Amino acid sequence: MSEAGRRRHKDGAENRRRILDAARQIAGERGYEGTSIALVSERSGLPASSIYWHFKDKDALLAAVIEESFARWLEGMEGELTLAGGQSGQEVLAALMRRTAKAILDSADFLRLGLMLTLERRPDERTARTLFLQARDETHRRMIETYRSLFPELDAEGCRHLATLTMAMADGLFIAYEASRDGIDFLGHFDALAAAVVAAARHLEASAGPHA
Amino acid sequence: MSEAGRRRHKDGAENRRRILDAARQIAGERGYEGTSIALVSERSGLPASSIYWHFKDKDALLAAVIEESFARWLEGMEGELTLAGGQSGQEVLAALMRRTAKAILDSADFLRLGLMLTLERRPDERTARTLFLQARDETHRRMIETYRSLFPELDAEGCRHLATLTMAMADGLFIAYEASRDGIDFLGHFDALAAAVVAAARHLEASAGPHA
Amino acid sequence: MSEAGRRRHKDGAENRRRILDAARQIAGERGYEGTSIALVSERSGLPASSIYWHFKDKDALLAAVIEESFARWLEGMEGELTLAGGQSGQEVLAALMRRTAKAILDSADFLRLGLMLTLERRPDERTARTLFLQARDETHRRMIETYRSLFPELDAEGCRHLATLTMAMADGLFIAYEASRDGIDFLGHFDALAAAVVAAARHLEASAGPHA
Amino acid sequence: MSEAGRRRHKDGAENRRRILDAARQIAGERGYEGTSIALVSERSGLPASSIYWHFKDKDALLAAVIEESFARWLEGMEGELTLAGGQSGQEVLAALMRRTAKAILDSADFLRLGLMLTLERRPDERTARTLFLQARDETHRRMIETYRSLFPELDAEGCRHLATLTMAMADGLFIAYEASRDGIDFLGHFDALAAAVVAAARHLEASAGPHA
DNA sequence: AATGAATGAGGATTCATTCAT
DNA sequence: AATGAATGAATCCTCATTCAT
Repeated sequence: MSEAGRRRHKDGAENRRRILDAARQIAGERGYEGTSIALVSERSGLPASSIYWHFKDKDALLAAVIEESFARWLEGMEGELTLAGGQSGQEVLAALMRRTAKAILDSADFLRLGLMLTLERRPDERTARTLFLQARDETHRRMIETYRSLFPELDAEGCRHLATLTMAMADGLFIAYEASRDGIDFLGHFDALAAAVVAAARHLEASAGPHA
Repeated sequence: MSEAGRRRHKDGAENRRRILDAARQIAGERGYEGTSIALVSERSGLPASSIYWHFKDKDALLAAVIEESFARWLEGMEGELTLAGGQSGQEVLAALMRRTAKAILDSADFLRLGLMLTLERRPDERTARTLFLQARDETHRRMIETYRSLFPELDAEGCRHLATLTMAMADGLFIAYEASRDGIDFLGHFDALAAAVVAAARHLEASAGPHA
Repeated sequence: MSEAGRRRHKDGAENRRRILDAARQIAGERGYEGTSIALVSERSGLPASSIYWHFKDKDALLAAVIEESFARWLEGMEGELTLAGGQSGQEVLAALMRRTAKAILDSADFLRLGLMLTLERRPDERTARTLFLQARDETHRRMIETYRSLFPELDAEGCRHLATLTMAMADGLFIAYEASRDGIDFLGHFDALAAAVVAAARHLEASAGPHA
Repeated sequence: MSEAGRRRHKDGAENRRRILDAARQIAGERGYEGTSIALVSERSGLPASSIYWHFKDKDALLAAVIEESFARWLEGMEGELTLAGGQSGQEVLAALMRRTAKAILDSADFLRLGLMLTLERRPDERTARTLFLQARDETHRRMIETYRSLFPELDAEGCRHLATLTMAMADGLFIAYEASRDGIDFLGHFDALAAAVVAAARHLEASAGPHA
């Protein structure tokens, strides 16, 4: 491959990156409809027609944003479990929550866009929304697994329940954080969240115990 | 005076209503940007130019939607306290949560729009967003008051904390509900929320106790 | 006539005045097209529909503005001749020019609108334009008369010529004044104009003399 | 490569031209506000959205019209001085005036638009107006230079004065011409203008002489 | 691998005007 | 003598997308 060839090739990937980055930022600020191709073009420094060379259409661009952001999210979360090995369940959970909070702040654009999409209810569903909900499901599933190993006394239904509550709480705290822009102690609230999860887990154990 | 004649003139308020209703529905489905005046015109049965007789511009229209929806929300919530008199704190809370859950489902359009707006981060903030955040604050304040009378042992800070967590949980569960469209037992989860709040309150009391 | 009746009647005329004043100002600032009924409504403090009670349509409103403004202009000019009696021709002319300059500044809105209309070339001529051109013609005719009595040696053609040049110069100086907003000594230039007219008159006399 | 194919792509500049030409004509007939994008689109044969590819907005379009027209005007005027070499001052001036008159008639659209803009007084000044006034200033400056070499006895102030009067007269005669559409001998009046300038110059010399 | 130019559809908003009261 | 409400047509401009190069 010639020097020029490699260059050109590299540019291809790099330009794709620039477009994705711009699109993620903008979509995280203004939602799907608010993300105009013209704005992405401006922010990425590439002409609008170049965006269409890399992505079929706006729908595909934003789907790619979700996919790519979710991959990053997973990377950010994967390290957690390894990092958290060899401690008491409660300690592990606390560490997990702390790192989750950080991952959320790192992926704030992604989450904002995803939640905006989640809240939409249009007849013609967007690919990006579908993908975000799948990503959400995947996260939910993983969280259930984690809880299963963390709270061996809990049954599958209990763990699912706990995971749902955890995600709800995380989403809700994120929204509170966005509502009061820096007026809230996001990380602190996540510590409380960890405590609440442990309490809820015990509650579930206790209530489930007799039935088992 | 002909029937049609009387219509023509007196309908100022009624047409305003129609426009607001259409706008609320649409905005609750598609967000601020997705709410085109043409769509509102179509759904309300009035020409676009008539919308501009009643509202200065799109911003004012959606601000009015938020204001009006919040007034309805408050109406729906006001009955609660009266209804809940003369029971144990836990019972009162459970009743409150159940009715809150119902109020949320009744105001789903409002909440969806409001949360979408909350998640936006555009330089030129929308009036509707500002109003929703104010409404949110007002609700938060009222919730703190309720908690103060419900958990007399808790201090102001604790109540504020509890209120924040409650709102976060409610928002989070609403999102989970929207994500899994009917795949979730929304009301059931709110029962769990009541229990969690009581548990958290006890936890706060316990941890705060020694300091007092 | 009842008190209320008189009041109402007076209001009628007064409101008409307000509308005309607002329209004259706005049209003098923004031209015919730039004068929207909504703006006139706002500036006059009366609803748009009231404007249509007093004037058939926009065309009639602006025609009325021209008519009314020209009447004022004539009033402002009429005094001049009287005032200027019993002096040498040159002195009379100088006085005339000075007062004309003042009249122009007093009717600046009128002149600006009129000249903008004069410069338009649209297929569907505006009534206001026609009226302004008539007013212009009338002024031209009067100026010729004045010159006939001021320069008895000049023939009709010469006076017409002189009047045309005078008007051109006045218009041109007005434009120069508008172009350099207060950066020009409008009144001073009119003194020069008077001198130029006298010079031109002598020139015409001299060149016409032999032929007569 | 098909004929149509080549057209499609290479026509950037040509289409820009068509748009500018259409805009100049229309704006010269109806002024800034009267120049609707739809009209320009129709007259240029290009869709409205294409106009926005070539020009940021209406303001930029009309600014470009002024810029471009002024460039043409300068071209038309540049030849004059060369052409007029080697004659008496009076002859040079007469030739200059005659050619100026022709240039004015050639740039009538430009002048009409420019003068209409000059007469406007809106809070949000149009770019086109600013540019026209700059062009006017530039012309004024050049005229002063010409007069300095033509009337060496006159001082700077006198030349400036003379240039101001000349421009005023030219503008005024143009307006008279527009007012009486072909009812006036425009070129003939410019001969008179030349004579008047010479007379005024002599007058200035004479009055300035004693002071020197 | 990219892009300048173009374009139809639709965006929000303002327009002059009407009409029932 | 006036006006609140309404409205169809037009306003400027942005949209996502295409296509020839």
